[in-house]
Amino acid sequence: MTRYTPAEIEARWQEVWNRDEIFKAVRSADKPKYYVLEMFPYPSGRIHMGHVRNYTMGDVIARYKLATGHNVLHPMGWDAFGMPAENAAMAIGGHPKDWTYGNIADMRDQMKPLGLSIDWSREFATCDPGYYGQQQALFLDFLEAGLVYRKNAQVNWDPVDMTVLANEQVIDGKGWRSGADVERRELTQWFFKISDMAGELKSALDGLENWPAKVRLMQENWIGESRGIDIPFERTDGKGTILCYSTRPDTMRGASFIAVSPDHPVSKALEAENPELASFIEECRKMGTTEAAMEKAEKKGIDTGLRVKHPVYEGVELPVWIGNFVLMDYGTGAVFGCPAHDQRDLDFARKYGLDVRNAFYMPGDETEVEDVALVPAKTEKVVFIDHFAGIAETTSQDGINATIDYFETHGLGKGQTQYRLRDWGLSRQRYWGCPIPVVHCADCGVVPEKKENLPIELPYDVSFDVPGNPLDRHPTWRDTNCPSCGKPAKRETDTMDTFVDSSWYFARFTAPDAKTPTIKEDAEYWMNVDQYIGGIEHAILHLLYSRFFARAMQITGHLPKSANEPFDALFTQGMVTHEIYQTRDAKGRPVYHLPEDVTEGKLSDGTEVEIIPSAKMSKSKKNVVDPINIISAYGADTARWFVLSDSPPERDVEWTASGAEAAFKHLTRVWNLCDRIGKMERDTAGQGDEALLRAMHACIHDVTMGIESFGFNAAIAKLYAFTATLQKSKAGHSAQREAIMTLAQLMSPMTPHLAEDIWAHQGGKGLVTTATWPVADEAMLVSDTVTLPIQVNGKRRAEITVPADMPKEEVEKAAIADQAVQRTLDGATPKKIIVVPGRIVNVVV
RNA sequence: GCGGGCGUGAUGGAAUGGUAGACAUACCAGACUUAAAAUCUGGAGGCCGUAUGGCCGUGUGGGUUCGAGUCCCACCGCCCGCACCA
Repeated sequence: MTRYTPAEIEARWQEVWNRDEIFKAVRSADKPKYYVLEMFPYPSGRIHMGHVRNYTMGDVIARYKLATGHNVLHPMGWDAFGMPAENAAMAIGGHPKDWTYGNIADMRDQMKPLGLSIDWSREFATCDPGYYGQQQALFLDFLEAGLVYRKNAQVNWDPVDMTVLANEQVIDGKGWRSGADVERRELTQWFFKISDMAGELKSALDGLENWPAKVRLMQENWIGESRGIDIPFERTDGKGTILCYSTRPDTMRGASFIAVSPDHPVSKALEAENPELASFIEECRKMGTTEAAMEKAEKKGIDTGLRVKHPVYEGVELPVWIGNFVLMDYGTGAVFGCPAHDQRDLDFARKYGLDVRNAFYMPGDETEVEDVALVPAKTEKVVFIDHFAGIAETTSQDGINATIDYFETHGLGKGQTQYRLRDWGLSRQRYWGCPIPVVHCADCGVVPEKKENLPIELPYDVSFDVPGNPLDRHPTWRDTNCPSCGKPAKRETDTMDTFVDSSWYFARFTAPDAKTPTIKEDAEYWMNVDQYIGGIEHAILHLLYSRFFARAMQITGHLPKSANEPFDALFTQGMVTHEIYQTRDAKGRPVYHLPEDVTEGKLSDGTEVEIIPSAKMSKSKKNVVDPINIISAYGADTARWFVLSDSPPERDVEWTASGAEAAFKHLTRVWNLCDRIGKMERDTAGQGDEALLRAMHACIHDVTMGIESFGFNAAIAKLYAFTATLQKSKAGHSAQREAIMTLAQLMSPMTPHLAEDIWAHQGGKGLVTTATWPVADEAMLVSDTVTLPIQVNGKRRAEITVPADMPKEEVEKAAIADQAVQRTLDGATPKKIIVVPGRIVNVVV
């Protein structure tokens, strides 16, 4: 008897797909296009189970779309710039470029055995000069369009990686990669003008119906829109006004002080003449060196002695304080404090003996605020105290709106929408990144490089023996001539944040070899990405930046307007997890063990291991399973089948040895089934042909729905069940052959090699990969009779089998006539009978 | 503090408001085998009962409905995102 030998089968079919170039994407007007993209990997050198899961999901979609008559684009590339390459060069010697391209070659070799339906002819790495040269061209176009600019700014400085980080890359006050406490530094940096698009990036989220609500919400929170008002407060010394931003102008009656940032122009002016203030400001700067410290810092302030006039109440003056909690780069860098209705202002007021005055009460409760600020929800009704805009009992939100109207009509302030989103600083003081294509000239200043000089390639001869950016100390690369006046000048030595590289790669895949960033016809044909798949960890950074880039590329003519939102549908898949096996050494420190070294909770020497619940696979905890080992033991189809089978795709899936084995057993069973059917008597009649074919059509229906709705685990469950049905079937050869071939087709997106082999074995025409997806026959989905459960008062008591087209009244009669129903009714008369055709009957007494 | 999500057998999980626990793992029994593995067949939410069957059951409490795991309210627990944002 022949056996299921995945290694042989998989190599053979990959060879065929490759030879026939069936995954090569070519523009065509005949079929609807479909662009499937999984977030491209960083070339660390090894693929892991997370990659297998991510790319398998994309592959299921891509293969399904191919079979349903779409012209599919399914590309793969490498997010190849970044610090690990430099760290490796520093730690083990060698060159980042060699390290990176070596890793890419290794990972490609590990990925190809998975049998993914990828058009490898479109492959590129972001560190290819052909890619980053076009990125430099984009940069120059953005510069011309005013979408990128240079400014002196307080930046987040990562002291370990010795580079600048964007706000988005600072997590809990620490660098997203290094984990080091981030410091504040003042540097001249390049910025993308993403804040100009804040409103648009926020409102367009509403149109992304096929994105997870969670991701949209995270982006919305990150952009942080708030509606408020700018109010100028007139200084009593006649030296102009201080502009404050507030979202709660309705509380103006309770305003008791103004607080400005230590970096505010007012503070800076006073610093020069008042030593006491200067030392306070100095203290604030010192304290604020790390983001982490800022979060815990005590609220402190100092009275400047300045006074401003209350904009509404004649004769009322408010003191101007410098507050360490006021941010210069949000709003106007100055606020008015209303202690009664803001806990932070209240704490501040109590500490420094400032007035506390209610602007409103809760209805029926006129207690003045003492130690707890009165901050009801904006939707709650409150009673305003002699409010200047004439409002009395209303919600805070209505109060805010009425107050803004009042201020605007009386020329006291201007309604303003603020965003939390800041401009995206892209300068990085690193070598292994895309050089920023500008030149610094003593005479002309900052001069853009000429497009014909692109790409500005990274020099190869660099050293990493001293910290910092090797481009900064490169003997010749840095020196150049000014593109404008031709005199000697210096190149910009900062490179771009690697998030720039991943912000437009999806567009480049539509024309990967073009001499311009994109080609109009290709971009128009292939964009947008119809289905994007990746991890939730990119919910903010990568996806927000890509949305910005798509708009910026549209403005600069590199993408059609219809590609404003580059990803029509987004799916965020869960991780692959594994139990952690731990013992302790003589000093009680944990020692971790690889899953393959543990059998039934014991090491090979019999030591019992402690089992820690499943967590994300990580090298340090050794709870990893190498896809390569799984593929060599069971084949790629088993790995693919398993990562999809046990959990819904958006949730984490726990890798278990028994689960992987079960997947392999099942595929073996299907293969054996195919073998058995191939050897059946051809012309002998069987029993239950129709029942088998009905089950088959139900399976077609369920699996199709499952794939369409990302219910891969449920689709696989249906395939298990149908396999069991087929295995037990006594149907004749032709029905069984039809069933096994359909089963192969339905399995083909998940286990393409096995499916291909079965198809060929049964004499199928061509390849299963390109065969038309089966369609469930409606007539085979409905049967002549139907079994209805019967409830009495909502509790299931019996079931009856009746003709499917039996009229309601007849069904009612049949239901009541049932013995079990009669027994439950016990002589009572039904008040009402509800018949849901084809589903259920409920008798109400 | 603000915002969001999730609680179903031993486990992962299934279930357009309509028979809760599909499918899989682990478990138990049987067949085959000298034996084991592999394979195949069957069982299985809990409690009561020899059994036909009955009662209970989707974190807790309430509500809407003929009917709630699913919708609404409150609470408890866990997870995630944001957070000096005026």
